[in-house]
Amino acid sequence: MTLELPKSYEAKTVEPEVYERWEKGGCFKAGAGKRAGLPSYTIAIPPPNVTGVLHMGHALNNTLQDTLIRWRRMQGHDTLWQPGTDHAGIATEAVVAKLLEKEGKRKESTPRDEFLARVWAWKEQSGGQIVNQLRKLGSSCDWSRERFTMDDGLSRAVRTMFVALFEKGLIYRGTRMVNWSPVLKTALSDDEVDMKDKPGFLWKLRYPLSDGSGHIDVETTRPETFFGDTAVAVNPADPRYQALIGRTVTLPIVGRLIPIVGDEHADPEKGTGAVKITPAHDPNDYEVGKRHGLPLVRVIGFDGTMTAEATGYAGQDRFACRKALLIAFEHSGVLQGRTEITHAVGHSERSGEPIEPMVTEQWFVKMAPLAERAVKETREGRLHFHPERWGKVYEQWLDNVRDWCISRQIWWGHRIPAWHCGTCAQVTVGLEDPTACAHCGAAALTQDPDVLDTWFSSALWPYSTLGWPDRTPELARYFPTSTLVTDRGIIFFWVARMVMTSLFTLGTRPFSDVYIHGTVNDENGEKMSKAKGNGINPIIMIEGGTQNYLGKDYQCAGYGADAVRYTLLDMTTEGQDLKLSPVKFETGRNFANKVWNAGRFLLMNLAERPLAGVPDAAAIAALQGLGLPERWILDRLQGAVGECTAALASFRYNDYANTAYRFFRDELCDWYLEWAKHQFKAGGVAAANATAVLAHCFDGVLRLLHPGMPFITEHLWQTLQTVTGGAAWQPGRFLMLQPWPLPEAALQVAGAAPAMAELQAVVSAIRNVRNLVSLADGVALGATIATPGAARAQALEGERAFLIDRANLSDLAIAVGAAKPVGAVTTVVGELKIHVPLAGVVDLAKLKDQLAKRSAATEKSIAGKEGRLGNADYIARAPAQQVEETRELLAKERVELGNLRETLAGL
RNA sequence: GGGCGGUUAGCUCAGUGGCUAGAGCAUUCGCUUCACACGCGAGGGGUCACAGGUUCAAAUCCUGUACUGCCCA
Repeated sequence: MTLELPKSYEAKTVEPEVYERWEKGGCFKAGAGKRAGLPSYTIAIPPPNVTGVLHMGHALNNTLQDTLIRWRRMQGHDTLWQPGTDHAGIATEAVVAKLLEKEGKRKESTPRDEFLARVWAWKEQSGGQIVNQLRKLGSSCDWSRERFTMDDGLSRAVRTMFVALFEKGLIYRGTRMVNWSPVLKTALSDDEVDMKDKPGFLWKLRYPLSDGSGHIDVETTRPETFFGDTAVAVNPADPRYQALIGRTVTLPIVGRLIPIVGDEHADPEKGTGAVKITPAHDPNDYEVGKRHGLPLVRVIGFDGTMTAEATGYAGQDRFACRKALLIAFEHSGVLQGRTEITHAVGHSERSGEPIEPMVTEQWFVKMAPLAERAVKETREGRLHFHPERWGKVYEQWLDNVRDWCISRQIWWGHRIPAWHCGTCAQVTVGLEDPTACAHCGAAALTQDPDVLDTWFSSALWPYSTLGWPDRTPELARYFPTSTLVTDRGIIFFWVARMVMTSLFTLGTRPFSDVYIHGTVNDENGEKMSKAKGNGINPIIMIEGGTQNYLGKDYQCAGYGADAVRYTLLDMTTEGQDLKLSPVKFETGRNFANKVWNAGRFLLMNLAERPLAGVPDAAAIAALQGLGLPERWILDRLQGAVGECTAALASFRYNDYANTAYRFFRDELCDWYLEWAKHQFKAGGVAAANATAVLAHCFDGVLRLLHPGMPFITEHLWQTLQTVTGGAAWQPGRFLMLQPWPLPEAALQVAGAAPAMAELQAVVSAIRNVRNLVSLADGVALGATIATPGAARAQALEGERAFLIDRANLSDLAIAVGAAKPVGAVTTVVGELKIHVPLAGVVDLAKLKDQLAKRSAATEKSIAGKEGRLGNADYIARAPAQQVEETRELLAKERVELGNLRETLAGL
């Protein structure tokens, strides 16, 4: 057959076609390609926001998952990569509210049902986008099992969990101080609050004692809350203020009398040592208030504006009020000064504004009993974090966890399955909507208006997606899942909560390993974000387009998914953040192109020297008359197989990528493939053997590369099969379902690597001489190799053809201690001297330079070894093998140094 | 304030006690050689942040310092 393969790999035409064939071929289905006797291997995808778009963090996260799942699938495990999306309550609701605003409508004046219909419509419209983008990345998820957190089944799981926790007393409703977002107008959990260090002022305010006998100065960062002050606190141990405890001050403007209380919360070291107490707007003050029975006076409303309690300032924004109030205080003498400080201020993670601590009635999950079990999973070795240190972070959070506020004052999400009775005010919670109050039987029930935190449904993801609360066959087969791949940002939000709920409902961990990958940053090390304009769109990198990055337009022709994936894998080292820029993807593209061209070379040659199928290990082992290069490359393949497997098993993605790369490029392409060209020309058995070995090695490296670069490897493998397969080839077979290779003992050759290394060094040394004297590669040279003994001479003699071909020699002499021909220059390879006759006088300064440097380095190395061997402690304490190796190396280095010195003297 | 990282070639990073410390990119020189210029061949380039310590042996382990990043409070 004739092959027309373009000179450059065209990912754009190959990738969509290959993906379609996989999907049609059922390759992504749970259990595809499984072979008997191996446990299942499951990954539950971290569900992206259903209305979101793929960013580089997703690309990394899913590349790592796909690499693992493809590898395990090839190994023959019963694999499932469970995909799906998340409803992302607050984020999605905010987007739709904005859409409404553009139409001149307000969410507040839209009926709940109508608003929810809009959200569903928006979800339908944009919901498929991110899932399709995951496909473009090559993700081998079982799309037939795709789930959404608000599906009926998953909603039932949420409700079942809520009821179960409620019935065990682990969910309760209560009035507590929570983090309130005035922009989103909902409560948030502690984890949704970012503490940011902000510059600010400590304002000193003077409150007069009510009896006119003096005053007390308090310091505060939030003067506007003074309307809500219901006490001034001083430390009971502070001698300055002891006499004042129990007396009252008169709040300026308001005129309210408030007590001075003694409380440990007041720190004598800080400021004046006296603090104003606003129990309704500060978590610490709230506790002080509880201890002293102080009233709550709410002066800031849910929208962040001042309430009627703020005499004269009602309706003003809290920060505008602060400004105005400070001016007024200055005029009236209340303000006594200010100190510049930096303080941590809680900000809403979603909307960015400072959080307003607010006392409200909310639903909570009681965390302590759940956390206690979750922490045992790591401490007792059933749950492993990679890198390990994240396990400590997980444990520390669980050890100090506070109750989780799960109610949100929004509409998009799972509505809390609790009904309030209009008659007895009790709460009825149930799996089915109640028709009567469980406490008094009255029918006047109103469902709680709030919805659950999105993370509540995410916490059930690894098993709700498998059918829980039903005991489905999938749950039995694929749960607990195997590996969770995510980033450190959601260890608390998500990972810990999945472990807690899974232990609670199913009595087992939800996964055994958690791989925490780095964060994708821009080239300056800053986290990618829309606001900074430093994001890189993975789809543009894959398909091409214009990428605006750090203020510049970057024209990208499209690197292809394999290139993006390979680059990310290459950069993924344990716990290390990635510094990325668009050009980095050239690494992957160049490599893919190299793979393509090696395949092209092989396929072109197969047209002339057909094979009946790609030979397997047994067929290769049966070949007669293999030379050193053949035995060497086959041995190296076994090494690469072992190392790639070990690397993937321990999540060393860059080691996996690099091992495959080095084998393919530095060994297969640079040395064996080039030698194969010579063998092809030689014809006969040599050519037949070279064809078989090359085809076998290429097939092997395609398998090794497949989990990382699935598209190009699948395409080339299929082409290779089609070309060689003849009648035996059955279309419909896929590389992605082929067995992952195992190291073959029959193809391992103990001495091949060092023998080959010497040949390579000789070839490189001759090429170096050629370069030093500025001769073109095409100019053939003569060479004489002087060896230290007959055995070496004989061994090299056996590889004469290889040396002549690879070093481009016109003639080659090999002899023990061969003399330097007249007009030759000499270079040194370990114990060998290589004389290269050169016509005419050439400038040998560079060679002299190189040899001198090597001579110095070798001297240094020898001195080090002599020092070691001269040390009795070294001989006594170092392992015998270590000492022996040092002796052997020293002997070799001494010969080398002698050679170098002799050569230098002759120059 | 507490915790956890990082500091190795111009840049981005490997390298968790033992060959003369490696790779990619960049750079220098040569090459349009019949797979590939998204390439090939050959080079140059390092006080492994700093100071102590442990050890026969330290980039690697320990202590401290400096700078830097992230998380928690």
